[in-house]
Amino acid sequence: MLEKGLTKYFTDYLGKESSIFKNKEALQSRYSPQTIPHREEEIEKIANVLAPSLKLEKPSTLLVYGKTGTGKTLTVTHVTDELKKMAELKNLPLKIVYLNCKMKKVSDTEYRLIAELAKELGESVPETGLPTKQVYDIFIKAIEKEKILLILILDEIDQLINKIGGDIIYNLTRINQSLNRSELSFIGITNDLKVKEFLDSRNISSLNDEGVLFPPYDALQLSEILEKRAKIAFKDGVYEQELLTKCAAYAAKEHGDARRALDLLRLAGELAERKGANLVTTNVLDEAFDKLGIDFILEAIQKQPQHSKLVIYSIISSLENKESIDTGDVFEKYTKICMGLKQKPLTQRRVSDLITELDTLGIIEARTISHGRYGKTRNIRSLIPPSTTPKTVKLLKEDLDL
DNA sequence: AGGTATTCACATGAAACTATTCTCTGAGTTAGG
DNA sequence: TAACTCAGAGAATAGTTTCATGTGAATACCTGT
Repeated sequence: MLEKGLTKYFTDYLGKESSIFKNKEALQSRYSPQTIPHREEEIEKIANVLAPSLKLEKPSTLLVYGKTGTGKTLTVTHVTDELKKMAELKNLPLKIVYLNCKMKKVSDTEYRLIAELAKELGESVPETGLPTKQVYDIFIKAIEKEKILLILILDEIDQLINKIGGDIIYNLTRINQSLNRSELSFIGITNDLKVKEFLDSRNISSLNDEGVLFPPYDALQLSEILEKRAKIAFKDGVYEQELLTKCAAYAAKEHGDARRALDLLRLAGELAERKGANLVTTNVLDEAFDKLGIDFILEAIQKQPQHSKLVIYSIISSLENKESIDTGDVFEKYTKICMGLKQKPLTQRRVSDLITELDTLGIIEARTISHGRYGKTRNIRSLIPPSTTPKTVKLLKEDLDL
């Protein structure tokens, strides 16, 4: 495109008013609505646990768990925001720190987590060079600077435990023992239900104080949520009730994930907008649904390390004229490809594990079957939709220099 | 015919190895008093 | 002089290999009828 044309294009783009959206923000997952439907009970429970903090009594440790997109983070931040407001009003020394453990800079090591926490409290800690113990000291000093009640919200705490181990939780709860005037309490948010069992078995007295479970939304609840958001996000009359119902049904099928439902709706809106339509139809929604699924798989593939990609490529290319293949064939093909690339192939043992991983990710399906006399193996099928396969192949080829 | 043993082609587990990343320590640097 | 930064060494960790053992059922082989 010529420079001039491009300028014109951008100007046009800016000048053009959206035909569909009134306030797209409302469909973003970070958007925080005024009310959270169908979470009244959970809100109450959390509020109950946290309320003592307004009298400057240390609230119990709280674990919030439930699948993705069930509104955990939203609900917790909603309650704590209110708490903050109230504390400010009454001039209470209550401090609430929210930290998402998925962030790379936090989740890697204990050092980084504590350093980040200290930073949140206004201390600066060097990236490296200090013993972990000392970072703890800095953190503790920061809390002790004045008498405060600190509530830590650790989102996606399972990531932290996976990387660092459960001891970190234990250490955090024990910080209180080295505090004189201030107090620390924390809220853990996780979508991995195993975490609860793990913590219960490990730190029996430290974290099982209180737990709040967020059940998945059902289709009816989802459609109500969507309706509220859609009213804010879309212009009047660009969608029909049926669209929301269908969207909710889609998402409900996938374990009631509200985030997915909102994504889906937003994407449908964007697609309609791009087409210049002034109505979001259920056809567009179907299209959005496909695209979302594809994006999900492509993204997962792209995140894989090189040899996993090679294995995926081996599988896809072996499947060109077959419905399914066995581990042995995949390994053979994979070895050939590695040879072609002058790369040292991984052992069969490792490839077998990679296949297991890809299966868990939902990129392929690997079922163990026995051919009797002719051995036991795993039967592998691709879960990448046929329509996307060429795109995936292209992507992998570019990525792997094939 | 019916029962038992064998066999294949991997799966699955555990231990050992390795390359990378973290942590720690002491020494050097800087800024403020 | 306190506070901070940095480099090098040792420790921890993730990713892999090596070695060992396990597995389900079609087939081969045996047994007694």
